Amino acid sequence: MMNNQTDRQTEILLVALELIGKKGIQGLTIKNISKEIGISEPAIYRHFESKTEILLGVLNGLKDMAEMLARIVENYDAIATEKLDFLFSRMLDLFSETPSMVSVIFSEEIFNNDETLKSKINEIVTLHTNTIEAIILNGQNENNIRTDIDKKSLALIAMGSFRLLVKKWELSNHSFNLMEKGKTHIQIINKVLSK
Amino acid sequence: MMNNQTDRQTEILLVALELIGKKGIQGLTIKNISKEIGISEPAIYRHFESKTEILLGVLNGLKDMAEMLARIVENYDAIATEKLDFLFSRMLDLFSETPSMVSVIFSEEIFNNDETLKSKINEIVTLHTNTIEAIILNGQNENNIRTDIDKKSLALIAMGSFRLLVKKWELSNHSFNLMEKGKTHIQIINKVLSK
DNA sequence: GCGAAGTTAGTTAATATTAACTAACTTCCA
DNA sequence: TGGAAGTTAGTTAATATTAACTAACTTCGC
Repeated sequence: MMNNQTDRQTEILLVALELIGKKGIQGLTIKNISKEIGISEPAIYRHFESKTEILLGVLNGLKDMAEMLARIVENYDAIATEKLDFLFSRMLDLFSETPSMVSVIFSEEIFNNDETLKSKINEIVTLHTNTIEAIILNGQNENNIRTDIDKKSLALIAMGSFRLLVKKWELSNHSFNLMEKGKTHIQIINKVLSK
Repeated sequence: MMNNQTDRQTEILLVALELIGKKGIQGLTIKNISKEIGISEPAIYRHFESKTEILLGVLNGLKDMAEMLARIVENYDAIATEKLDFLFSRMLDLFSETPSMVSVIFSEEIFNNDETLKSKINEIVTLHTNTIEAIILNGQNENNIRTDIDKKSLALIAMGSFRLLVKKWELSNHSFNLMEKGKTHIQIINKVLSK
């Protein structure tokens, strides 16, 4: 869970994330990483055993982030809709700061060919799902969230619509202001979920 | 638009779709296609000029399908919610019949590295979006669909939640009955959109 | 007997990884 | 405290494998 990385390792993971974001998974090669950093290809292997290890490092970073976010939201004293607002807003911040993150976190099938990576991605998705479902359940118990639809379906609506918005932003080459449209959409999610 | 393919071409495109579904875009190689069909690698080139041409063929097939579906829904005399039900149900049929289709149609970033393919994928997404938005607008005008939320946001909710459900099915290695959960979710979408 | 569809045997380029070696440090003890 | 020993992070060169694609030849059905 803790960050036991050397500076160079962190640099490599950051560059890897960026490369995936820019050129897709096929653009992530040891050559591209080393070129970007300015060292030779074999030098990468002084810091990671294999390419898979690098990808795993990237995913673990995203998982840590998801866990941290979940913990913050948990201890955030507010009603359900405010918590959801907070959660999605923080994600908007992350995506705006580091657009390449979207390609990795919302493009699970990239890792279809490696079972280890696929299950790591699954962990992250499950983590996000659980966080949102917990908030919704709480809201339902406290009478802020509608109860005529079960928490799983409501979570699907919240997460799914948010994801699609972000994905459209990515597909359109960031042609609109994600922050702005995102904030608006969060309000709509809250409207739909509210009692 | 029309289907000018030879049997062999159709076979190659089908196998390509399946391979992407099973092993991801990195599993789609000329070697794998030829092995699956039972002919040699160069034989593939008797039917398609290049690998990109094959991918383009796959995407064009999906686009034709989307267009056909849109046209059927358009001429289907029913109220908005029934139309949405019909549209999503047909997609569930398609995904259940050909699970590999999901990986291609809902995994746009796979084609990030080729501009031609990327814009083709964009056409398909836009097509689906337009179809759904048109239905919703109609429903709003005919007072079946809620008007306190704009059609674009409602379409995002319908499409986004549906996509996430299907994606979770894929990520979980088809561990649940998509048809069943899908039908249930369509009802929920209709409940949320209805007036 | 001609042309479409197939074959075998290659090519070229890319990719991940390894081998062998080095320069610049830190550690540690006689 | 000075120098041997070890470590860290890098280098260049090579390797094995895989990819897409090609050339030249064969087969087979109309």
